[in-house]
Amino acid sequence: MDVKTLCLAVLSQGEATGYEIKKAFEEGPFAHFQRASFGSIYPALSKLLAEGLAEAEAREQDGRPDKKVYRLTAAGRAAFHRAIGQEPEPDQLRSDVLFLLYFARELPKERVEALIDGYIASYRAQADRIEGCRAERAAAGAEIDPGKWLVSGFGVAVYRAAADYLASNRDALLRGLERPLEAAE
Amino acid sequence: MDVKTLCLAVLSQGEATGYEIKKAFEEGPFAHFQRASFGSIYPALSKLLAEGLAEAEAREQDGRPDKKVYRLTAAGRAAFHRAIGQEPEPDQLRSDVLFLLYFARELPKERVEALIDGYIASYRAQADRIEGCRAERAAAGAEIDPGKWLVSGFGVAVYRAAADYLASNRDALLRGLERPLEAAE
DNA sequence: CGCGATATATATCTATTCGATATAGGCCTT
DNA sequence: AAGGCCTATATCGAATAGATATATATCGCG
Repeated sequence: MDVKTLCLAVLSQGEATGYEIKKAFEEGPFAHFQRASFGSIYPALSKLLAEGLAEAEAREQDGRPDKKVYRLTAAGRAAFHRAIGQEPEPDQLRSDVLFLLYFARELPKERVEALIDGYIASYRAQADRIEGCRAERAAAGAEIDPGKWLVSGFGVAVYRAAADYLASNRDALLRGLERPLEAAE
Repeated sequence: MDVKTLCLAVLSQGEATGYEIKKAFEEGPFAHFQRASFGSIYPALSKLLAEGLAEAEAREQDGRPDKKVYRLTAAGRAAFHRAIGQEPEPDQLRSDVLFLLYFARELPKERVEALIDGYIASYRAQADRIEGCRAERAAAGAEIDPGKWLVSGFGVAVYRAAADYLASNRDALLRGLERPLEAAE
């Protein structure tokens, strides 16, 4: 999914500024499975304007420079529906922490300990964040969209599983590092 | 982690050609948490040569063009140890399938069904693949590196959790899609 | 026995994308 | 009142992905 499609998707949920689109990938509903940076969002929005898939309205603000609010056109909504007809590419995870832990033997034990403990905490925090959004949504009594519900639940389930696995294997890892060159029996 | 560091890491495990480095990210031990393409691996290897961190040896093959086998120098090993001293960046997952499932309501029910079933199957296949490598390693009776063991176990645990979550929420999703515009009560 | 598909192997090119940076006013905390 | 953070837009250079070109070998299938 290229950034143009990602912008179409965010705008399909309602009008937004470039900054707000960025936030949707940082702490919003897309945070745990897609990302995009300013350097790709702004060019993508320009292209959407040029192709007539979106329109922008400069909204005045007191003191601050104008906000530029983007909104999909009818052609934009059609383009979005074409885009979600495409075949998905395989998932990809990139984890520097797992990369470092893979080389745990080459690192000081205290660092390995700090890495794994921080990693567990960050997964727990992510799971809590998403669970908070879900509780809020459920409490509001609003209609629950089954797709969005499944996807946010996936985030919670996977992050919890990751944290639990790490928590229950942490000590074995650290113990394993204590006997540096012993052969397995 | 940039591709140069990734190449240093693979080469720290033994000499390899560019092609073999690519495979380490496709089906090798790094497959489930890092990736790199030819377009970044070959320029990275050239830079490593230029900086004296690696050396290459052209090995003749009958019929085929020469293989170019890369190997770390002492400086390369030192650079690798400096690199794994860096602070890791936060994990990032990119999943087109979750993106599509988020918009399940905008898709035909048969497609949602095919997407989720294929997704479950691919996670199960990944988990089986890694578990196979682990069983092989354990059966060989060789010394078990605790870092590598933890990281591969993480892959199995998380992939299984993902597949299980999807399998147990699949039917609820499809049922939810059947009553298109009913309000929750 | 040949056909196509797959695997080995290196390398480059273009378009995309990231991450850092520039700019600037307002708000909050110390 | 000073410094840091938040909102907000935008651009630039470097890194990267993905497609493509080239060449050969092997393997299964009819």
